[in-house]
Amino acid sequence: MVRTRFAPSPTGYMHLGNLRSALYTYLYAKKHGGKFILRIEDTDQSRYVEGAVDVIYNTLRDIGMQWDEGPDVGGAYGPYVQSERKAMYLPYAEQLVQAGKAYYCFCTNEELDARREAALAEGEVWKYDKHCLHLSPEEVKARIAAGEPYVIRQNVPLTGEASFDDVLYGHIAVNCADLDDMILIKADGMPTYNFANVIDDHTMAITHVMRGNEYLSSTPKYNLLYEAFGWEKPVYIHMTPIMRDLSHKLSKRDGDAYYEDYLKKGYLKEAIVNYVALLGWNPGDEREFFTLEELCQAFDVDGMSKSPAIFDVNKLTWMNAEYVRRLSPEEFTRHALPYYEQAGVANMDHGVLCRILQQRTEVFTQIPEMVDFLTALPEYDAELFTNKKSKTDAEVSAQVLDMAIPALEALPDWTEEALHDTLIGLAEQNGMKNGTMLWPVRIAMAGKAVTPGGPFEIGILLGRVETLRRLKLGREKL
RNA sequence: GGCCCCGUGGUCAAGCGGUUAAGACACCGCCCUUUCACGGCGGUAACAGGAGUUCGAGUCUCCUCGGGGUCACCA
Repeated sequence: MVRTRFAPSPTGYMHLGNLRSALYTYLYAKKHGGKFILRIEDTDQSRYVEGAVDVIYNTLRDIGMQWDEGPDVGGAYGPYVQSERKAMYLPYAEQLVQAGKAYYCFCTNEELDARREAALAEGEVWKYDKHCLHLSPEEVKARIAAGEPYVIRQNVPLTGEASFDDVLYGHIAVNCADLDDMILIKADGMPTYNFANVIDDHTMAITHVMRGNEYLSSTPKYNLLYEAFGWEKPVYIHMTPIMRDLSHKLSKRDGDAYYEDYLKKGYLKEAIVNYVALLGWNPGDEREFFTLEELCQAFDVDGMSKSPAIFDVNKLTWMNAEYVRRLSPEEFTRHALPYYEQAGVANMDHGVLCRILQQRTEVFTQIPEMVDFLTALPEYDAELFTNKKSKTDAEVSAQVLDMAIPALEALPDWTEEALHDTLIGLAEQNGMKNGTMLWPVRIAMAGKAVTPGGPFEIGILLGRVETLRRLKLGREKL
């Protein structure tokens, strides 16, 4: 049974890189009929952010990545919050001490800093110098009894090799001599991530450890721990970060690193997930549109990339536009309504609005500026009436409006069909291109050169009175 | 700096010793047309560099260069 886990720290909003890691981790489990576990890694109390756990829950659920075990849903391997597991780490560390694979260390930060700086000053690479390794058990006991603060460090062999196998990166080996004696248990009694993740992954029976690339270089040390305990090692799959550009990760400083940011910018969650899934993974065929369920089927480690991917808003936006176009009119309107309200057009015909806007909306936040002319006729220059392609100038436009105004005033019913037939009929009668007739009318109605929809739709949205008022205003400019 | 990882168009990427080196986004052009958009058609554009292995290298090896990661009582 495959068991994967997403183990975020509750430090704020959901970063897209984290989101993608969670997604791949979830997909891998689902693809193999396994379990997806959520674990909260809050061993660093100083970084804890209030409400961040709820953000994690809400985001994952919103997207549809339901975890099979976790803090709120329970499971057979709880608790699923590291701080609540605090008591179980120390005994494991002590077991390692007994076996000579770890030791108590009483060096203070000040002492360490001093030695580190000294080493640096000599141009040496600093590693913990095993200063406390040879303390006698009696001394250790006495100092602990005296209440002296201590940490427990891993005792990495001086020689030999430490290694691990990654599904993506293959066999990675380093010399133990290059490894530091990392701290397992901190002075506050909490385990470090380095230790907790090993204990937790093992005690939670995680079979596949999927996590960010940044752990690539510390994983050999984790395997040393697995070996010290005599535990079976998990399968490792390390994942690349999402980049802002060649040399920077997508970060909070850019202001667009979070899932929530894109929701606010008018992107659909399905598009965000779909796009992010494709950043660093490809299905091996030409498909690029996937629902979460389809991703569960299609996902495969073989399609994962070993090099980081640069986030391209352009492509996200294109993909979002595709998703917007595939929405039913009802769904489109539901998503657009807040923006209709913002623009003051919520009272207008939703069917017509949808018809003119859906094909043109890449992100929903674009809507207000597209329809602003409906609520207030912009100030515009008579120059707008001149358009080469439509064969219009001030004189032609004046003629067109002189014909259109009375014809529209005479309409018994103010419908799109009536508007269409009247205007097109007028063009025909006068031997004009449709464009020559329609351009001046649309300009007068909208007061801007580019509008979603044409004069028929705009006329309906505006209504008879406002339309005619604008047409006459336009005529006066000429 | 030590150690580890990565390197195909501007971006995402296919490719796993023999291809005219796919496809998508973006960009440009044309068509459609009631402006814009949608849609259709077409185009520009890449194997970081250098040695080697091989009949043959984007694919294998080595070096260089470039980028990233890590070296915390953070995860």
